[in-house]
Amino acid sequence: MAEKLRSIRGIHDGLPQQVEIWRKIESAARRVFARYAVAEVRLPILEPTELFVRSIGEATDIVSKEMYSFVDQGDAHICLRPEGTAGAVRAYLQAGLTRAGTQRWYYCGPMFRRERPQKGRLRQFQQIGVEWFGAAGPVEDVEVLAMAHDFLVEIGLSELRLELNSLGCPACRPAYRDRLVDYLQQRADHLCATCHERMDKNPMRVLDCKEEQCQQQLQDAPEMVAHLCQGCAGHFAAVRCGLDALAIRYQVNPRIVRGLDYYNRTAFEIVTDQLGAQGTVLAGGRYDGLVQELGGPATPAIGFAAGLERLAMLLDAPSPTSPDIAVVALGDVVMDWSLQQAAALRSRGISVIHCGGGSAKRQFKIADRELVRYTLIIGEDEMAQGKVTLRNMSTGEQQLLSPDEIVLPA
RNA sequence: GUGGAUGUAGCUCAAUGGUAGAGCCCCGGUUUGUGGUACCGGUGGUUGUGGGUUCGAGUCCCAUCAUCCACCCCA
Repeated sequence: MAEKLRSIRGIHDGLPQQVEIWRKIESAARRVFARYAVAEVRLPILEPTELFVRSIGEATDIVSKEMYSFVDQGDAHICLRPEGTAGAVRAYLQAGLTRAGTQRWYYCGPMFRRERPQKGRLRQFQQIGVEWFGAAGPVEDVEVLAMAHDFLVEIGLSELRLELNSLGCPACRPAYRDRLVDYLQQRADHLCATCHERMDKNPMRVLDCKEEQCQQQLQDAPEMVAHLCQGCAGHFAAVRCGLDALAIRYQVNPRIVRGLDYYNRTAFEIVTDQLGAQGTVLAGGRYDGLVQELGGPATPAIGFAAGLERLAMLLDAPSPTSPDIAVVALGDVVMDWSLQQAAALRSRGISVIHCGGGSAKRQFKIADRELVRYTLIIGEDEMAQGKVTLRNMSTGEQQLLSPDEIVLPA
């Protein structure tokens, strides 16, 4: 290799130890989601660029500077999906499911954003996402939140913080937004440069600013939860009521702002302080307008996405898996027969490695390094009798057996 | 996109501007029928890359790439 070949910046390999953790998280998700009658969908990784421009919003960072988009050989404008919701809505409409009743979906797969990598942030990362279509009431919000909560408990993360907010709706948000902008403009002199940008692009983001000086100015800034219309206020109250009924702990955080344009009413994040600046491990909310925005009938919907890599960082590495048996073949004449013994054991569901022959010492070293529980020693003596020696690697105990007598304790 | 830190063997790290090293790992040996311990030996490097300064650069300077962390933004 003249030049060292590396994976693309911010795009990492999933090596066995890492994948082991991912699989644990995914299987927990599958178990829990099944209990809520949620079905898996597998959606394209490539989508028309237009889909995200129309759904996420052209002005958002994701669309304006973080998408991997390109023109293919047929002059089509396509991109690697930066998130999962838009594609799910597209699929829902394309399949003609708008009159098929509530659809409860989940998916699991890679997303792509061309950001500067840091802790908990990659250019290719995986999300486990959930989308419920045709779910209008606060009860569904509660159930989605309960499911997210159950999922995290299932993987052993019960101490995470659920933060809840309401973003209002087209009836009440514009008026609130004007009120907020007024407030901010009065104090514009004391706000940081990025907050000035946020005032134009997304004023609610100012509430989130990390600058202490800005936060001081925001002490009594108007909050959406205090300016909800009657419908939104009732919805929000019912969501809180349902969470209380299920004894799911949460705190209202009026400063939660969803990044993507399509959210309304319920918005939530599940956060940890163990992950540095990227503490959000799962986030979502209601997006009642999106289906219509993409050309379908008015369809209420709610969903969330969890970052697989971020969740994995909170879990302990699993102990390495090891084979049950290592086959040690002593002498070339026994090689074929030893291969047959290994094959026979595997056909019984036992995991076996073959140490490949050579000196006994070499083969036992291999067996030792693989952390096997037993070695199966096959030499000319054994083969002549049609038997094998089974050695317990932790006790050193050995016994001569015929191959089909081998029974491993569970 | 902006800022900071860091790049030397597979890994963890040494080396005042003067011959690139150690430990661990790996491979082999100490009875080609017995592992974890011990001893012996061995493989392995264009010092991230490209320039510059110098008699001489791992070391100083510039650029570039990558990793990590933070901003921005977000899962």
